[in-house]
This record gives sequence, structure tokens and C-alpha cells, in this order.
Amino acid sequence: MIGREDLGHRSETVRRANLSAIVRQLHLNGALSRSELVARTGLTRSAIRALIGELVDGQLVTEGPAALDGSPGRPSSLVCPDPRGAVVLALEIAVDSLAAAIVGLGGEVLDMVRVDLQPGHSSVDDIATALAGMASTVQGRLDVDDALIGIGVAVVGVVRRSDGLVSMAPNLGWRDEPLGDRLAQVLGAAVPIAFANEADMGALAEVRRGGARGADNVVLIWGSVGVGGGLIVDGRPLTGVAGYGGEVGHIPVNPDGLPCRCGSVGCWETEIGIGALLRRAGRPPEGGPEAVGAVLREAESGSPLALAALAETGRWLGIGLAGLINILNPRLILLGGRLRSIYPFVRSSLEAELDRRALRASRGLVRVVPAALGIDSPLLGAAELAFEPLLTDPAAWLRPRSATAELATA
Amino acid sequence: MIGREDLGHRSETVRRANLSAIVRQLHLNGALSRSELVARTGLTRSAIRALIGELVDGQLVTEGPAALDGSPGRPSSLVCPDPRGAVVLALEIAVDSLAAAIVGLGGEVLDMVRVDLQPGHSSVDDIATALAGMASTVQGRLDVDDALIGIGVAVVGVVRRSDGLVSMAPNLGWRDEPLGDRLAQVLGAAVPIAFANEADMGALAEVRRGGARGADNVVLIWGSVGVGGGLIVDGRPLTGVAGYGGEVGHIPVNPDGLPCRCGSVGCWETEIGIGALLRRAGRPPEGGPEAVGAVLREAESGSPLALAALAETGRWLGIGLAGLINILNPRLILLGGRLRSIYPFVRSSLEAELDRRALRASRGLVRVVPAALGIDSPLLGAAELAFEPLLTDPAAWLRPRSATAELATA
DNA sequence: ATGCATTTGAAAGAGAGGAACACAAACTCC
DNA sequence: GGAGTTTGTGTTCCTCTCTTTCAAATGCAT
Repeated sequence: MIGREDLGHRSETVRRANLSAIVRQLHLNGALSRSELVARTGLTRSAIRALIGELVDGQLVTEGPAALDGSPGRPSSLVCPDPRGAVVLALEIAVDSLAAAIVGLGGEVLDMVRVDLQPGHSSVDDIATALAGMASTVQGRLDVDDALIGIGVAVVGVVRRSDGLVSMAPNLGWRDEPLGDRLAQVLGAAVPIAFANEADMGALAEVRRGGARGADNVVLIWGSVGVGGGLIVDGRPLTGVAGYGGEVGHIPVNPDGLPCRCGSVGCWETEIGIGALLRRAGRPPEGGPEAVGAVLREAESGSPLALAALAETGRWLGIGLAGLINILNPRLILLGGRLRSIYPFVRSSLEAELDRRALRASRGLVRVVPAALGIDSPLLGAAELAFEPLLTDPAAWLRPRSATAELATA
Repeated sequence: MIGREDLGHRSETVRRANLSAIVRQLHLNGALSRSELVARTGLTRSAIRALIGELVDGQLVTEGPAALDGSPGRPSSLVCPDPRGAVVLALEIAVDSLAAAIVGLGGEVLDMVRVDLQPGHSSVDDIATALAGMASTVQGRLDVDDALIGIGVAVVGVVRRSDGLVSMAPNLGWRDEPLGDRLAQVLGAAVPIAFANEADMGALAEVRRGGARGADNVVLIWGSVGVGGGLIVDGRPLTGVAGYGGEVGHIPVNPDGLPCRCGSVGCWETEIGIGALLRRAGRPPEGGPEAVGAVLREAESGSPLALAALAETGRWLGIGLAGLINILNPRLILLGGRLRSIYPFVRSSLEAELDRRALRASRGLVRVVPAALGIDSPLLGAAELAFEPLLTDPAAWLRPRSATAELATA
């Protein structure tokens, strides 16, 4: 608490911040001209020039010929993030699948595999081993090992960010499982591994590359069997003290409701999860995605039972969202995962409940929309998580292309 | 969204950041020795020396003789924030009172007045006029006008940060009232006026000067007639897009519950507000603080009805807090306002409900305690809010003490 | 082809903190 | 009470990084 050394700034802090701003802009927006970078950073051309030169030498960006856009004046040369200059390995443990991807700087997915996960509970060791196999598959196909700068893992469960301890993952049957340790063992990686919750990473992906680009206060509700949430507050993911934040599936909305897998009663998840929808539609709650698809088809063809079940789910969605709106005053609420597909059917009852329950002031500022990215968004978010240290301090990852640079500056 | 000019850093950014770090440390911790500042900032003695010199010349700090603490070595001279070097005017519109204070740099309350507000609804104009009168009273007693750097206003209602529009304040009977405009008119101030919700400011005060010092993730629940919340996320107040965030009094916890003043049904406030407690204790809900005191005395003397009413309130407190814990994964939850006094009586039922409903991982990291500061904490928070620009960029408020400084450096 | 707008490139200048030194002040030990 | 030790002060010089300035380059419009 006392005596932290991160307060003082010095000249190199400036350099680091400026490199960071440039790399971040390129990573998030793709190729930009030098003059565009000048405009966005407020730095002078000279400064940009020197910094770009350093990044080019460090193999993080490439500088191409000008993009002629028809405007007068000497064309400004185009600066591109180099997708192979720095890559991350993204892993995902979802409800019913595992995924691995190599993502390059700028966000390009260079390679990806996804395999189904058999329903039922798998051990941590099995899953770690499977992921390691998938990781070597994608890594082997690309030969980008020397550019690997980090690993990001999205987990469908309550996971500690510092070390990847999975406190609870009902879908996997895990409780206090040291996923982080196991994964570090089997991956044998020389780069840091970052862990986060699936919905948190979905939200990060939506903010960085999806439907919430540029929005600073965003809530993503990720619905599958369970319900997770990813919260973006003032542009940063809300993690809480240990990374357990955003577990909106377990806010109490119906104190006299049904028991939840978490041990509580009447959690939001028990009212808006897949199981609740199927139950209301007169089906066994264990039905899974196919059964949900069937309910949606019934609703399309006008089945009153299916429509009522969806409306009731929408109502409960609205009840919980009203609470989140009042707490967080967000600009945007995204419905992801399975909630994306039911959105058209729940929209009206959901909005009605918001009108009734959310404070007018906050209600008027928020929009509820389906998520823009698909099923891979947590994986993309995990990649973003792994990129974060590079974006914060690119200087640490500059790889000298040759000795000429040093000679020139000497 | 595009082309913001705040990304690039330059040498003056460094200076500003370092001045900011020093002033912030002094404001939050009180007097510190130079060597302590060196340790906390990581800057060199030379840099600290120059920066302190600038601050002394600018009349924000004073440098006093060393504090001899018995340690070996030459004693380091003591740097003190100058309470009259920069002051703010803090105003508060509470449920049943108005307050005004002059607070100096370092947090010293130089003067303060509080007057009762008659129950019932007052017009914005009346309240603005009353506040202006109180403001000139405290300002007149001190003669610190030239040191005034800002005004902070805490309002018991949903208020927009940008301009002080009060969207809703049931306690005052306000709806869409332009408090900001009125106050700016009657105060005729040449300094910026910042607005925020009462509970938000209570939380800020607790984090800066109260029981949550140094904690990064804090929830304050401020209970009176209504219930407000102040959320601190990663050390920063959660405001949301317009400052409406933190309205935890209106999260739906009992969808079939009682109608709330906000227009919804079953808000948390309807279960943990003063009214609910009195109702459960068999009294008229409008009783006010005196009636609550009576219930507490009954409980102390063992009245089963009073004890049951308090336990039930505690249960609902726990239900709502469980949701907040799962969403925010906080380190600390503070019960402020009237909730402070009932804490001993609700503690056990509250904790039991948390054990049952909060996710184990987050539950294990959080403590629920009564707030450390008393009724004035929103006022102190408003002062902190007004100080924020100074703490972020002290250079803009340096007032040259004399011409010697310029001559010396020329 | 000529003029204009805009960017590039390089050198000189300015702002800010770091490193190293001599000196000063207080504590501890004898 | 004096020497030695420890720690902090004030000063000078150095380094780093961005800005300023000016000439040259490039493409569009007329």
C-alpha cells in the first residue's frame, strides 16, 4: 500500500506511453497513415517518425507505400501492424467445446481449431492435455514460435486472474481446480499465461472488435446453460479484487425461486438460462441447444406456449437488466451466446420490463442489442487479454531486425 | 471518438504527472518528508527538490523543519499541504439538511455549517438560494476567495455529472430540475462546479479519508429514507455514462414486492429502507429517524418484534449485497447513513444470507463493516470531487508567490 | 508545366529527470 | 563528548525525448 514505485514518471515513461499509443491504435484500427497517427496522438511528425522507425526495426509494424486517397499533398506512408511480428495463443474452455487460436498483432486470426467437448464432466488434466494438443497443432502449422508473446485463456467458470485457479465451474463440475498450474505444466510455455472468465472475454472482444467498439460502459450478458456477464466500466474490464467480478448470473432476482447450481436460490440464471426457457416451454430442462432451436421454431410458427415461454424469459431478462442498468448506467447492453438467438422473441417483453423498472435517466441512455460477434468472441477476447502487456509497453517486445539500427543511432 | 489528442505524451506531461503524484500524496496522507516522497514516487532527490520548490513557490505546499523521529541520518524536511493554498467549497443537499463547508488542501475542514431542511418538498430555487447564503457565510468567515479552486455538490438524487441536472430526487420531490444552472446563477462562481450523488460522494470520502483508505474495490450502501450506493471500482468512482451509476437502491430484489417511489416494484429500497423496518416493527412507515431510534431501543431491551424486524431487514440487506458481491467482487462493503446504526442488529442475518447467496470465491474476499465516517461523509466527498482537477494537474493552479522565482530560474 | 497542399527528413533547441559529488546533520558507539 | 556511520541536501553535468524549424519531395488541380 505504501511506497509503491509506480508514481514517478521520467523521460522513458513518455517514450513508452507514446509507443504504446501507436501500437494500440494500430492494433485496434488496423493500418493507419503516419499523418493519421500524428492526428490521433497529438505528437509531431518528427516524433512519430522516430517512434515508427523503432517499431519497424523491432518488427512490430511494417511501413508500406502511401495509400493514395485523392487528396492533395504528398501522400503519407501507411503503417501496418505486422500480424507475424507478435502473436498470441488464445485458448477457450467453453460449455461444450474447446478452442485454440493463434492471433496476430492487429487482431488477425492466423489459425484456429475448435473441438467438441463431450457433455459431462472432464478432469482438469484431461482438458489441459487436450488444449495443449490443440495449441501445438496451431503452433506447428504456423511456425511463429519466436513471435509468441503471451497466452490468454477464457474459462466458463469463476476463475482467479492471478493464477488461473478455477473456484467454481458448474458446467465442468470443477471446484477449486488449479487449471493455471496444470496448463502451465503441459504447455511448458516461456510466456505469461493470463486467465479470465468467458463472458468477460466476450465483452472485451465486443468492445475491441465487435458491436461495442469505442463504447466505454458496456454490459455483455452471455447466456448458455449458465449465464455470465462481462462488464466494461470506463473502458476497462471490471474484474474486482480477484477477477471474480461480473458474475451476473448469480444475482438474486427471485428470492423464492428455484435452487441454483451455485448453491443459492432464485439466481438470475435460474430464470433466464436455457433450462428455464425449456421448462416454460414444456420440455425437459436438460434439452440443450437443439431443444432451444426447436422452441424457437415453434415460436416462429406461432405456438402460444413457446411464445409465452420466451416472453416470460424476456421479462426476467428485463428484471435483471434493470438492476444492472441502475447500478452501472451503461451505454450498451449486448446479449451474447444463446441469448443472441432468442433476442427477437424476447425483445418486447424485455423492453417493457426495462421501461417499468429501470430509472428513467439511465434507461434513456442505454440500448439493448444482440452481440455482434459470434461464438468465438471469448476466444478473441482471450487473445486481446494476452496482447495487453504488449500494448501497454511495446518497448519490451522489440526484436532488433539487424545491427544497423544501433549503429545508426550511435 | 476518433482523433482525440490526449494520447501523446511529452516532457511537460511528465512534469505534470510528477507534480500530480506529489500533491496527491500530500493531500491524501498529510505532511510527508522529502525522503518519504522520494520513496513513494521513485523519483530522485533532485527531481523531488525541484518539484517541491515549484509547489512552494506556487503556494500549494509549505516546507517546514524536519520532524525528528529518532532515526539516524540527517533529518528530512517536512513537506505539508497548505490548507489555505487551495480550498474548495463543498455543498450538500441531504434528505433533511443542507450543508456547506470550506475544505483546504490536505482535507482539513476549515469551516462548516449545516442547517435542517424542513420535511416536505422545497423548490430548486429555494434550496439554491439557501445554499448560496450558507456558502457566503463560510466564505466570509475565512477570506480565502483567491484560493478557491472549485465547488463540489452532493445531492440526494439521481444527478447528471456534466451539468447538475437532477433527473429524480424523490426525497425532494424533484424531477428533471436544473439544479446545476440555478446554483451556478446564485453562486456566481468563477470556478467549476461539480455535481454527484450523495452516496457516491460518501464512498469517495470513505476511500480517501475513512474506513476504506487504500481499498480499490469498495461498495458503500447509504441508507436513509431511500437507499443509495457509491461504488469504487479499481480505485475510481463508478459513474457510468452520465453519472447515474450506483443507484443500488433500485435493483429489483423482490419482483412481487411493494411499489417503490421510482415507479418500479420490489426495489431493494422497499425492503431495506427505513420505511420497511418501521413497517415490520409495527409502526407507521413515515416515522423517520426518531422512530428508528425507538425500534433500536426496543431491540436492545429484547423486544421480539423489533428484533425480528431488524433480522428481516438484515436478510434483505444480505440478498441485495450478495448480488453486488457477485457483480463487483469488492474487498469491502460499508454500511453508511442510517444503516450504520442498525448494523449490530442486522449483522448475523445479513452474513447468513451472504453465506447462502454470494459466490464462495467472492464471499471469501469481502468484509461488511459499518462506515467509518459519519453524517458528513458526502460533504467531504464533494470536497474531494472538487479537488480532483487540482490533484490531476496542479501546475494549472500554481500562484507565483513573488517574482524571485522567475528571476532565479532566468 | 506551374502552383498549391501536404508530408518527409534532418539538425538544432528546449524541457525534464538521472547520476555523481561534496557537504551537512543527526544518531550510535566508545 | 568526540569519532564514525548513516542519511539527506544542494549542485553540476549528462541523457533522453519531444518540439521547432527549414529545405526537399510528392501528388493533385489548373
